[in-house]
Amino acid sequence: MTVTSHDVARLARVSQATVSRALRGDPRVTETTRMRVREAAATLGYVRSELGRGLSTRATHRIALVAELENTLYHQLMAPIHDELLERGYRMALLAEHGDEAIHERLLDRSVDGAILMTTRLDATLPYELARRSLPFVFLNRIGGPVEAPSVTADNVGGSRAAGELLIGLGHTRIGAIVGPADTSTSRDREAGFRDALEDAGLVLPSKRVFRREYDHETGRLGFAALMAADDAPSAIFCANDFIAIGFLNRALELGITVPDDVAVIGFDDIDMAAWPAFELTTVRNPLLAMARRAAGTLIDLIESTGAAERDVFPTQLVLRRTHGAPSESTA
Amino acid sequence: MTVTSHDVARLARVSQATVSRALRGDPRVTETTRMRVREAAATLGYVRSELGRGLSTRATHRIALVAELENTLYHQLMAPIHDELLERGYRMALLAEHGDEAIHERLLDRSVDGAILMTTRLDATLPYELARRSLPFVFLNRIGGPVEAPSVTADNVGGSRAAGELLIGLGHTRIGAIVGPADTSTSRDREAGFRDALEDAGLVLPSKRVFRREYDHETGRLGFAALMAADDAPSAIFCANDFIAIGFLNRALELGITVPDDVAVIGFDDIDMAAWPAFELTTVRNPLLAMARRAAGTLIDLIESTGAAERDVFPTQLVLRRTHGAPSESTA
DNA sequence: ACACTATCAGCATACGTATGCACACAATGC
DNA sequence: GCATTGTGTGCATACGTATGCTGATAGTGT
Repeated sequence: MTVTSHDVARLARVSQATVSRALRGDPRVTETTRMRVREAAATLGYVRSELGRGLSTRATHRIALVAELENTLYHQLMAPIHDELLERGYRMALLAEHGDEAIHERLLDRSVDGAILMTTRLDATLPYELARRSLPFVFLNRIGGPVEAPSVTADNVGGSRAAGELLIGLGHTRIGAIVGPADTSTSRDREAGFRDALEDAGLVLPSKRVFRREYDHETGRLGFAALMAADDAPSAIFCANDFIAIGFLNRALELGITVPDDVAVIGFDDIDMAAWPAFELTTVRNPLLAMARRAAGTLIDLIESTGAAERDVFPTQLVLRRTHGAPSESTA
Repeated sequence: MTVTSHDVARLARVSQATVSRALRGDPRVTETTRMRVREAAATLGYVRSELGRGLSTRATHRIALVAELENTLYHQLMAPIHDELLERGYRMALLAEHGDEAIHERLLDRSVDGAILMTTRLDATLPYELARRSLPFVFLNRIGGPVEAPSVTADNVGGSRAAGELLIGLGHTRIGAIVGPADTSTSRDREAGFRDALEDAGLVLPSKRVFRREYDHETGRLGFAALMAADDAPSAIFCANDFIAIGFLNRALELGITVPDDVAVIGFDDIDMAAWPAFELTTVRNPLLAMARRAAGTLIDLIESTGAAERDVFPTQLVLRRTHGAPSESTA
């Protein structure tokens, strides 16, 4: 049914070994026989089996992308990763994580040469498991615990510190924050950087002005409800990512609260939507696309053992748009 | 280095064949030996090789998802497809299409059991190639040419007809449209349905009131520029998907044009964003998530040869929000 | 006690490709 | 003309799992 290299060999009147070598461009086969083999392969429509090849070479040229697909931030990283992998001769398998569900087996069954972990939690056991079984992997955007592995992240501490300094410089004193899950490195670092900035200015971030949930739109809406009802509601809110910020903006819009006059908002990531006229969100640019390509490249270097485990930190940059702004007189 | 079934066999003092049977739950192996094998496997941390298994059984239990990743609409379909596949014991490979780039080989190298085609163009040759080589596949959302293959789509003609009827019922007579690429079945069908509605009302859709480009945000912005500058600019615009509509809304917002008073807008798909307070987009619901799961299920039925090639059409539904509305007196 | 059946495990091999090794042949040097 | 070197191809086998067939053992009935 399916055409194998044996079929090609028979038609070209050579051995299967020669077919393999000819099609792979081995210099030890003559140009004339190579042509004959190529022709036979074309005639039969031969496509080399990745299964046979993988079994023989012990390499699949496929890497796994592991993410919680519920978090749509990571969707946009698939294209750059896919392209980088393709350029280097690799393909992509997609593995969705759902909380604690075990995906160990699907990574360790030799169906992939390595993995990019995008949504790892700090207490995750998966990275240790992979390290123990020596499956190459890199962390992208988030880091999971103190495992020896390359990582590609943004300067989350510096970025959120800059966000905090911006709000303080504008004169805000009652400042709140809506953050993501505590067991993620991004939340930990972004919160730390933001607190640093406040502390330097002699301010504190009381727990009543912190709302913590997921990195999503809904969290922004819920955070609004939780933080803005108080009499001494914040005059400025730092959102740990842009989805949260946009959820907050949407809720404000719905209630007729004006941004930035009634409350200033600053996000993190600078996703495409942040620049839309409907939002004009002031935010911290997280160079995710470049990071994604880098992570893919680093992983392949690691697989082909030309790379070492290092922490790759990309600089962030404050992007000033509309939603920051000095607090109005009435709320200052 | 890696643990194989032979290693397990040696430790459990049985043959490799028995290990295979024991772990697969073959009733021909005794409960006691099965236990012994299980224990040995656990001790060694054995994980069955998908490569060996695939080569032997001629099935990979992996399906390919083929899409133009530039189109972010399809990103949200990955999670439901992934989950449906997982429930039925399949995994997912992601293959990005870039225009005409040939992905034939990566589908035909026996690394996948089937494919879901999401962004096929009407003139694409890939479906014919797959059919010729008898690789099972299904179309999702879009259809590509008259190939014998199952498809899962929305009732695009009916949905856009309803959109047209809504605008006409509101009294609009100068109506425009911003549509996607002509070589997609969705554009063809949505345009046809919309034209049907106008024709029934004795109206026409002149080419000067149609702007055609991609299914994205930028197209909405460009469409605004192209259609709204005229003296007799449309009082209502049908956008062939929500990204286009939201791009249009953003541009209107930027220019201070009021929706729906100055111009009514209606989209297609009902993506999450459409419901956001910033947009409140009136649109046609395209039950994409349910369709995605269905497509995955249909494909697996086909692979396991319990299914037939049929066209599965999901009903659409008009979702009335804010952006439709009667034309104001001044523009009517 | 014998023949017969049922049950369980092992042997051998297939799946498709890659590759170390051996071998055949031609070309070269003396 | 013989030994030597180099070049191109084939043979055999490995990779890890699944499975048809054979064989061994225990259990049953007469």
